[in-house]
Amino acid sequence: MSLYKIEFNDFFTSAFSVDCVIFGYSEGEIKALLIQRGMEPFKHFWAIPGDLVYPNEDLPDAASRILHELTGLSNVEMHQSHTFGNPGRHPQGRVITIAYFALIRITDFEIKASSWAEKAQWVSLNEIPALAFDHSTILSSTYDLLKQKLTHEPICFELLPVRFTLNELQQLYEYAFNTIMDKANFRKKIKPLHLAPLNERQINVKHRPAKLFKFDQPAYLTAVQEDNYQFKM
Amino acid sequence: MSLYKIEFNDFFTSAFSVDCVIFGYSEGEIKALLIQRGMEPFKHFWAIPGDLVYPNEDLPDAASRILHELTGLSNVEMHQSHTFGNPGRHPQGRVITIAYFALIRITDFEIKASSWAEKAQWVSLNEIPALAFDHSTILSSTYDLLKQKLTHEPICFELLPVRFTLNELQQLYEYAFNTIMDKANFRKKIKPLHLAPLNERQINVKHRPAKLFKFDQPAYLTAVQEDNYQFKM
DNA sequence: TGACTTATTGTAAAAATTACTATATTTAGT
DNA sequence: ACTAAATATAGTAATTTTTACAATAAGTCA
Repeated sequence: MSLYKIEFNDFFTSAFSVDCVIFGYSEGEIKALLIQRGMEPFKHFWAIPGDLVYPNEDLPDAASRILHELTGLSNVEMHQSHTFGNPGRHPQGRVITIAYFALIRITDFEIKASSWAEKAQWVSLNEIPALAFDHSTILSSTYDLLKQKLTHEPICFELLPVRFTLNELQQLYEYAFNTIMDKANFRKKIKPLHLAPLNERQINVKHRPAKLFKFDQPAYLTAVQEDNYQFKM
Repeated sequence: MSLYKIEFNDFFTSAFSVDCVIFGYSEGEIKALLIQRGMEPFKHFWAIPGDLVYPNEDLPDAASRILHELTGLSNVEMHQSHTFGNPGRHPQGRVITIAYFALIRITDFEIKASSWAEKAQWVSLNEIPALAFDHSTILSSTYDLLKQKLTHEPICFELLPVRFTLNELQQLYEYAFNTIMDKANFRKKIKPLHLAPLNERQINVKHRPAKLFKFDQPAYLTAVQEDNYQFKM
């Protein structure tokens, strides 16, 4: 806290950014979409995609814009994570950043490295290199938040294909919580979860194909409303 | 998003504030410490205590400063809540605010209305008036977060007196989750919670006095470390 | 067809939760 | 000192949930 009086306008000398942790799931692993920065500071460093927020832009809009520029995806739900505001975190001035995260289906789109990124690449969470700024901290605390939300909100389905097998769902949870679960018991547990069986099965698989399911979001939403249901894993 | 190119420095025209929801518990109710604003905008409106963050101040420090100015308390843990950045939320410019919350023991101190507050007062959560800015939203979503954390982290003890009865603990949870619980079963549930019985009892009470307990934080912390224990209510 | 792999269902034991009863301890009043 | 009232505390049996494991069904591949 300064000793001299600060005028109101002296406060309007900071910027803020949105950093967007984009999680995907493939080959049994959760991955984050990282970019290699194309400009200073931290040029050539790997980083979480992010950008300064425009003066009249709302925060979730900025997060959606970043996701869109990188992936072409729109209408993806953005989840707010933590805010990081250490005075020294940005070498060029006071920039606080609000972290968001999005869950997407990796196979649904193609990455296009955007203006501020030389490269963009999916990186498995246990192979994350040193990142620019405080992005290592942002990524790990956002992953903690993701894991926490996985137990209370039906967001696992945002990572899986629209039609998935029960084993795929189980493997996602086993990866996230680093446990192995009994297959039979897992199926009992997820029974009240509003999964709708489809008249389809796996194909091109060298064993008995598993039935495909989808998440029945309308049923879930009415259960939440009417029966005070709460998703729980 | 603008059509013309914005220079880097054009971004440094925003300010940010910290709003600090201070929760307390007395007379069987959770209350928030509100202030009546002494300055424009929203002069005379009730609001959550908050302030602009100084250019070189870290966010948790700003939150602690606000708490200290209002209550004289230091060394209280600050929990980050959500960040609110709607472009129209502040009439005098782009100000995004990071909400924090603190849990304190109401009886431990006296409120002193500070420079920016005409009045400060504890208000029960079901008697909250219309608030300045988007503070109604901030308060209610922060209370949701508090309730969520009450089930996963041992923060209920920050609201209760250091020495408390099991009934007081139960009543706090009954209030927060709007249920009534069986007394005998509640006691079984909290057994693994690292409560340490004291050689003291209630006084000045017109019936059999209850035993007093305290939260055994050291035991809790080692259990978390060594046994992978997780607080759960 | 039969060997093999995985999906799916079933079942019984164990553990946790719930509802309820019984008992003990203290205060206040006669 | 005794009784009544209020609350703390312990106990118990029924119910539900979780867990561990076995059994069966349904496909693929040679």
